[in-house]
Amino acid sequence: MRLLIVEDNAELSRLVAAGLAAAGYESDIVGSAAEAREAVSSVSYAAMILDLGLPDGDGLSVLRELRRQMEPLPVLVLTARGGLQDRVSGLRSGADDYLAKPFAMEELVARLEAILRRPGQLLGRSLRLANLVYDTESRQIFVDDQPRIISARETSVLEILLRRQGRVVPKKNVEDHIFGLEGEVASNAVEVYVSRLRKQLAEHGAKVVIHTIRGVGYLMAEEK
Amino acid sequence: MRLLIVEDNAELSRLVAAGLAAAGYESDIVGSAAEAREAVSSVSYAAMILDLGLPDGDGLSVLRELRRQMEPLPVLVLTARGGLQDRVSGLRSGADDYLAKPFAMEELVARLEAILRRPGQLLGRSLRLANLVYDTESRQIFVDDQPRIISARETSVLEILLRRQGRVVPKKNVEDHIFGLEGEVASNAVEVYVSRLRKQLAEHGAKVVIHTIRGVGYLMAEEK
DNA sequence: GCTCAGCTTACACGAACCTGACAGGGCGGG
DNA sequence: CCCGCCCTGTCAGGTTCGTGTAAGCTGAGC
Repeated sequence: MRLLIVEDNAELSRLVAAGLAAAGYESDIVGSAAEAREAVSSVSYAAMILDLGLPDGDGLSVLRELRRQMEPLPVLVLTARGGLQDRVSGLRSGADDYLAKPFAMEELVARLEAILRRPGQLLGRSLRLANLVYDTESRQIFVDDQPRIISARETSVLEILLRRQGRVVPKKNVEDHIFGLEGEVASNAVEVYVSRLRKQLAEHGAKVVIHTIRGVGYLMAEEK
Repeated sequence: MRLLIVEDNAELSRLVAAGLAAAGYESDIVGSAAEAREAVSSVSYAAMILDLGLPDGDGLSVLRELRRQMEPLPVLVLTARGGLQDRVSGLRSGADDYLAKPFAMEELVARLEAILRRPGQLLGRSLRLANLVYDTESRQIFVDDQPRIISARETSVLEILLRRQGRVVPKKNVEDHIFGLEGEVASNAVEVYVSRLRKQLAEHGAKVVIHTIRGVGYLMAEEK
């Protein structure tokens, strides 16, 4: 299985490649966004490990281009610090997972294998679960291919739950995703939007459920 | 996953505990070297965060004792004085990493997770037994790759039994792992949670069994 | 068959959560 | 420019569910 490492720090990229080799993966290394674009277009990689701090431009733009082209390549993003802003914009742009430096090789391999294992769920420009489809670009939702309209906030909640379908999303993450950095809210807003979203999804006949994990957060899954 | 914070400044320790809670770790707080010794000997912690400036003696001596007993507990040392001398003596005494005040919560968490992941069987990100998988980071369980929801307490029991699968876990250890130092429980709580956990696992189709070893504790193994 | 550890069910309490209602505000249509 | 509609965030009341305790039952071991 061949991977692409996009990282301008030569030492780090060699280290990562060595670690991946030990885990049984071959990998190619490029050091800039331009090379990354070229590599991706000419070789079929199993996944990409993408550093956001590139010399010749934003790694995120590489990612966005991929997604715009409906390229389902799994992408694991590396970033210098796990800031909320980076996380949010990274996930918005279509990253499958995130890893903040410094990290342990074991974790990189673990996360990489996690995204390799789940084929295409979180990827691409449209997310899907049962008969529910969400187009990340137009922020539209469809049930049985019929367009349905829900409000902006509800869409935000749906998006983050859908991106991590089958996994628990802590309530705090939902809150961050909805409100970004615009000052914290002082109420049960998340609960309210989850409630409204559930109602909407039910009315529209979406065959999905949002489970509550008490004291933790929510989990979205296919119904029954 | 349960951590021990050894720190005499109450405000700081609360802050750290809150930050760790946000990152998904439970923690107990003690304020002196004596309490630290006691806590470590009675509870099985995943790691210790140790302040060197303690009222009743040097934190380093606690660390040295641990290491003399070949205790593999990962230790992250905090100190006000970021001098080289401290750093050296700290690492010499067996600290796994070192953080000078003032520090950012993000960095503490990152370093903590780095040392948690280092070696050893206890530290993997996901534990597996038969068709049962437990993700230590999100505290989620999966049966046949399907997410299953169980309560926080049941998860705690599952975690310690899974970490020591195939070995007998004394009931006292389970109790300590669930309740930490938050005042002992005066009932058969452990039995109740084991019972509930067994029921849940059966309902969810997990092919594992929890054997009872009378007068000692429990043992988790693959079914049949 | 007796004893005691462990199992299971029941219950009470409180925290976490849900949801209907409402007021403020933005935006588009008239 | 004004009106009305819907989105938004907050609150309050009601509800659910996890938790810890207790009590009665089961079964292992002597």
